[in-house]
Amino acid sequence: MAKISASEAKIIEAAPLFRDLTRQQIDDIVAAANLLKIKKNGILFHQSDPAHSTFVIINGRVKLTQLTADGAQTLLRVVGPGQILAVVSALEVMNYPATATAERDSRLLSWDGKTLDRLFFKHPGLSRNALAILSARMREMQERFGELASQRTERRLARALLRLADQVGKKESDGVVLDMALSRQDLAEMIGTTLFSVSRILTDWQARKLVNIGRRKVILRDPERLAHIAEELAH
Amino acid sequence: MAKISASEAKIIEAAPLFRDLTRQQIDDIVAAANLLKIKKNGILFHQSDPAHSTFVIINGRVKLTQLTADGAQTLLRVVGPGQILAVVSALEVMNYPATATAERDSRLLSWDGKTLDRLFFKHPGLSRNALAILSARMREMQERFGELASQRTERRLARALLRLADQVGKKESDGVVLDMALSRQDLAEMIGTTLFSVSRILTDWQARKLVNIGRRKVILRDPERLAHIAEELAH
DNA sequence: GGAATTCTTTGCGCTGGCGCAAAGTGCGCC
DNA sequence: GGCGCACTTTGCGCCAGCGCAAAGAATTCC
Repeated sequence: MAKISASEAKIIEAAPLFRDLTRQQIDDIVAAANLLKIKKNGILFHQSDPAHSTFVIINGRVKLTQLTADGAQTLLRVVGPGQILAVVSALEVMNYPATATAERDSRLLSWDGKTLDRLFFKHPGLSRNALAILSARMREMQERFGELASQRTERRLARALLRLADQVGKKESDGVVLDMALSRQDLAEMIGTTLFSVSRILTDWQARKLVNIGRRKVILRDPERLAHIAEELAH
Repeated sequence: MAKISASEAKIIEAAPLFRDLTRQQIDDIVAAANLLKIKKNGILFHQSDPAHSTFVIINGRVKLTQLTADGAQTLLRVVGPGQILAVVSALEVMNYPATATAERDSRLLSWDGKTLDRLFFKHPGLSRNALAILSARMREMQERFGELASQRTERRLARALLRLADQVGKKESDGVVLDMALSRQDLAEMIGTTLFSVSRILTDWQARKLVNIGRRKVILRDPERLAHIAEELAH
């Protein structure tokens, strides 16, 4: 049902969820979707709400945050165009495990649980892709868990920045710019520390010319040396 | 190809991976499996080995541990009968993200990547189940991540024990016995701390009659009060 | 049954990084 | 174009929990 422009169609075709599917299959799947618009700072779903839909972002950016029992927040993931959200929450009778907030105006495709179920049965390649995506995320989560359990804050921050650079970094003259507005608070939530600690570390790195920092912005000037910190090879 | 006893067949049928599948489907899937035996302390696969197979445990118990870059270990999960291992690593060209060690003599079913792929296409219900399992694990991992990021050690230990009690606890006269030999070191790896800290906390709880501890053993005498600690309601 | 091994406890010193308050700074919005 | 707010920095105090060493139990192995 979704009305899609040509450039948007391209993004959708390139989405990991649709990898190796034929044009016909993708059309069939997209035809079953609803098109959703959400404004900056709008909330797509709340943690603990009954999960009814799965989403693919066409454009924009959505943050996934989780609130723990004691009120602390964790930034789980930031999701951009072509990526999938709430992968299979909708399949089972369950609740969303996190809150999804639009970081900017965004357009998304959505499918409800029943539709998704039908599509999974009709297009085995679709479930295969979903499995691969989930599996990769699981892997990343496990990695982050291991890091958090065993490494010092500075190291975790270096790793987080390098990972982000890999995912959304843009190479520019002055270094790798992270194409994403991340506050000190956001970074702190990603690596399980406080905004103060993040600020202190970044300031220190700035002095050592490893990064350029700004308001909600970090430019990696020397990814190599950062990688060293991440690996604890040298300081 | 697997030769299976009647009692083992029951375990297999009840495995989450085969939920809602017909008898015929399960037979077809199991027929495509290899039967594997592994001795106590034997290694099923090493972290970073190329992943070629996915496993379901018939009986026994397997530990999944991950080594981080700096040599620290994390205990990711302990897997028992009916549960699945290395869910879809085999589907993609990738490496095992962790090392799997048998905690006791174990028997498993295994499928290589190609076979699994074929089965996923042939039985959509199978991929659906795999998705549900992965998704639930993802959820647990996210929860643990959030905890680790924000909570104090004592609290994390309480949570870990309660979670274990839920998964493998046996109610006996003197409390809930964890049906699993877990050393202080194991517990420490689960919650990202040192064996010393675990020992100190357990000793303290012992004095407060919350638990009975022994060598590689913990009995929860007062789960209620432990739950309070886990929720930081009271001490 | 006793030696060797493995697991656990305990004491002591030390520090990374958190908590908070208060001041500083740049951005967005009208 | 400047006011107000959101974000960031910095200083200072402090303690939970780690590191390590060494001793003490419980198992296992011959």
